[in-house]
Amino acid sequence: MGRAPCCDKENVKRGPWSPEEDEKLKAYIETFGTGNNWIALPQKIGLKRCGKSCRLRWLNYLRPNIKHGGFSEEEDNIICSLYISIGSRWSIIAAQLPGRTDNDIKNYWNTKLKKKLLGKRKNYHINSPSASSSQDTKLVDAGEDNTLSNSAMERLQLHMQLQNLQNPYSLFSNPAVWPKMNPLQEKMIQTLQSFNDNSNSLIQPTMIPQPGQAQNVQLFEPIMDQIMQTASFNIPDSYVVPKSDAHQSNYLGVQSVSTFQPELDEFINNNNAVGMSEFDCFKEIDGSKDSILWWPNDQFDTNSASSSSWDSTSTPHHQSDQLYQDFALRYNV
DNA sequence: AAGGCTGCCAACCGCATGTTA
DNA sequence: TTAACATGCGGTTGGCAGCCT
Repeated sequence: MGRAPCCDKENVKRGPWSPEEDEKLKAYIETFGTGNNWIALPQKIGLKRCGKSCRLRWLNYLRPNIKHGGFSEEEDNIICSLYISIGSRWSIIAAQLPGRTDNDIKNYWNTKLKKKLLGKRKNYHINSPSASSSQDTKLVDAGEDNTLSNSAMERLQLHMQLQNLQNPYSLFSNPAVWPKMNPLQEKMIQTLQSFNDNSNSLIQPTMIPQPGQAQNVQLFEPIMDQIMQTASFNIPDSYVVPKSDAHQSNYLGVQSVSTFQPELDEFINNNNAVGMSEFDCFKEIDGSKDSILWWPNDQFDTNSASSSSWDSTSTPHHQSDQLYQDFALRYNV
């Protein structure tokens, strides 16, 4: 049995909004607010619209200070960098761009920015676990079955693009990929590589970052993405803890993190982390890497500007905590 | 001129999560 | 504790406009 529909679709108008409907909705919300009940709102105003539709219309079009189109280079950089960093979390990306909606950014990304950045490059396909060579990539035609998700592939490609990568066949051995790799990154990669060579490695208890360090995890995610994407093709399945198990237990599916815990602690506690090539593009935004690279909780408040912000009652740290949880699940922490 | 193709974007859909009774 | 309901989110769709053949 499926979920009950949020409204009676038979008696609800769909499709484009008329100026009259816009005016009604806008006037009511500006005067009375939403009353924290979108479902009841259209009935109050006399609109034959679904509550969700009203909410969307308000958030994406009617609310004050919305910008449409005309994305600047700076905004392009932010979107691109955040997409590489956190993927298609449009609401979080929108939170960093005042006046922009997640829907707008999503559309912009899908229709223009992605093409602009990726061009007509072919997709690169990282070998399956059965492949003999551990870190090779090979060219495949678009549409062929990919082990990585499209999003992950896009992010990987974008990373390469941003690094002006000339040789796609070597991710970690080619210094062009990690021109300013810091010691921790090197050690993480070495650890994973050595793990790949030694299937008898023990699974060890892991380091669990504290919730207050959630934003640091965001810094850490891109490199972990790179590493895990590569490592996951080589690590035997038995060493990778299923998400559900990882959620309940306190260990990593791989032994990597604990072995460099001291360095990791230092790394995540150091706001001036250097060599995160993933974020180099931030430097171009306003010349200050740290201003974007490092988001204090109050600056990374997703309630500040995005579609979820305008009357949300959720806690400020909710999203960063969620990011932490996502990270923990993703990497089997 | 007309039909097809493509890009764009507003809006919808369904799922996940949060809230409340 | 749990079920029902509300909200938020990301993926997808459909219609329109402009371009191409």
